[in-house]
Amino acid sequence: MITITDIATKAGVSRATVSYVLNERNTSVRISDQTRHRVMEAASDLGYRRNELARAVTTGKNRMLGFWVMQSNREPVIRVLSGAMKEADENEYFIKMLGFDNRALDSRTLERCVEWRLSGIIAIHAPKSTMQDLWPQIQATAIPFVLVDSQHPPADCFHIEADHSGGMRVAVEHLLELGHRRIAFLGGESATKDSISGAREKAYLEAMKAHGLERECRVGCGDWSADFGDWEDGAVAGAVRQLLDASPRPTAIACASDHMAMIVIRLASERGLSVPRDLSVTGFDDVTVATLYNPPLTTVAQPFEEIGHAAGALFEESFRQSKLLLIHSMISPQ
Amino acid sequence: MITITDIATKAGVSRATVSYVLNERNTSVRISDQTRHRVMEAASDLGYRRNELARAVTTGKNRMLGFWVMQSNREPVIRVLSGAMKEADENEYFIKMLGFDNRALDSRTLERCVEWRLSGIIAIHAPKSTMQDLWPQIQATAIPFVLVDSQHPPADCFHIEADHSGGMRVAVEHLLELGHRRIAFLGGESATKDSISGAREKAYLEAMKAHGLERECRVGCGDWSADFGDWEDGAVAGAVRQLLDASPRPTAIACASDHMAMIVIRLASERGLSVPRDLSVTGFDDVTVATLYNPPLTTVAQPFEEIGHAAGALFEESFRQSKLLLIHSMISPQ
DNA sequence: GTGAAAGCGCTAACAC
DNA sequence: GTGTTAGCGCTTTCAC
Repeated sequence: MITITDIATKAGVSRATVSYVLNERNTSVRISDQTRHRVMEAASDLGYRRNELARAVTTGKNRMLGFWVMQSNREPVIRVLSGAMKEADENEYFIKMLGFDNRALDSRTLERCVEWRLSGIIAIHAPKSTMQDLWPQIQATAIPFVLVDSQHPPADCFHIEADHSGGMRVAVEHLLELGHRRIAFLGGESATKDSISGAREKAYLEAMKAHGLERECRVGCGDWSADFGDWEDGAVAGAVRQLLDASPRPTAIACASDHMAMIVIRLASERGLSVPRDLSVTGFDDVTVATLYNPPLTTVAQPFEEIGHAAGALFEESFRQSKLLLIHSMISPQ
Repeated sequence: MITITDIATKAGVSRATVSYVLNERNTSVRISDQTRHRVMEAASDLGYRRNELARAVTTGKNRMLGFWVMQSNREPVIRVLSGAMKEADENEYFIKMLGFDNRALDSRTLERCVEWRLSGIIAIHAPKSTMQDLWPQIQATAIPFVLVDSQHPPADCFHIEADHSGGMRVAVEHLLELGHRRIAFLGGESATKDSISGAREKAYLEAMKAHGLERECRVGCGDWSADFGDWEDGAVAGAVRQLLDASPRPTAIACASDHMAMIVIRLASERGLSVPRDLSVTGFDDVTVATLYNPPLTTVAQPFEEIGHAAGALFEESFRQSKLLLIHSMISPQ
């Protein structure tokens, strides 16, 4: 590998001069155009490639952000990552993957972040238990840390999430406009109201109440972190069956995720109910297949790319923003 | 930050000794248990964290793999990445994201790989044009390079992909077993037969021929890299309409992807056809929602995680395998 | 404007 | 067994 020493020799200058030219520093120190030109030419002749590792060692700064996926929720994760990448790219940062769910609750990963002198960490979908255990250690590293869409963020932790409440309110209002009154909600764990699903549930209840429909509220409780391999025997399916068997049956169900909405549609179809004729359903997320689904899914779009972008930007702006950043959600009706 | 010098001072030994102890080198050089213990204790007392950057500089080796997404096909990408991560993790490698589709055809990215002294690159879904332009430059870097599921891999480039032919054959045979004879195929670009879609198409034609059904073959040609936002006006939808309008109408359509299969089902439903009663459909990929689709999708599972795992493993095994690695696909009927 | 020299934190011959 | 010393490739202070 070619080093600055090689360039210095070839251009007949010192290594320091080469360093100056290569970094285009605008200090008081100025290099003559002639020298600059000679150096640049030598560098390109030799096919020089700067060693960023050595550079990071001497400067003590590593333009590298860690991306930690604690529970891999496939499409959302890749879309947030994509948004963060875009932002990182613009600022010549890199993103280093810190691991998927198998590495949850792992202080070794945190150690490695320190060892590599990362300049920031973005963690997505951190479960409550992990954060409780890890948060003190995270703070001890002094590495800037941003949580994305976490269920239970520590109070003093930076946190970005979609506007879950606003999104669910829009969904409920959409159903109300269609004339529905018996609107049910299908969410994740009902016990813990400080979760994402809980936030959506709360928004549903409030929206219903705002229209004097609190007596029509029905809440089905599935399983937020469900694997959909054998969903027919799962908690979500059970909750849906309960809602569909109720009498009077709800005429609409607002779901906390697109996947749940799909399960509702599937089970409704099996019962001979036609969506949307006999039952209206709304999802939440706007995954790729929402528009391909049969029938197409009305859903609240989560701005995943924007969330990722915001997460990356937070590092650039030196964390000057407030602790919680809400990104607006939109409904995409079909 | 604590350095080995600090530890050396505190333990009353030289920096070299500290380095030996910390790296557990099993050379002829042995350290007394007493000294080792003193060093370890000093290290943990001081909260020492090794500086991996400095280490990489001196050793000249950076245990870091680049992951380059050239066309982001959401779910497959994250699943391959997940598999690669797992493998990398086991060997204490890290994965660095090199950019999403916006950065395709980018020699700057390649330069940055050299600057960071990456020890390998995994590139997924590289389009033909990019590889044609970039391959000479890639070779010039001398960085080990693995292509995943690329449409047109250069001959001397490492390449991993699912067993597209085997998978499609299984799909066609599945339909034959159900009694179908007029089985059509829906794929991507038909002109270029060296693409992934082309491989599947070829396997379809061969399977049909093997059963003496070459005269029943019908091939619909959509658009492989379609965005599904406005699919109703897209090439895929056009091809599907042609197939459905043909007379006699095919009784089954084997599709080159799950998304295409979903479009078939949607358009068939709109025409009042019932799947699978009036029309059988098979997909390819087995994305999460295949099982949630309405009706559930029979599809050929691509082993994305395994593919990622294999890609990561290739670097460990010093590229001793053959240039092309096929990962077996399975059908998951519904 | 340019270069000498010290330093970043770590590793690895080689001597004691 | 342990320490001395040189070196990795780069940056930066400070004389000239």
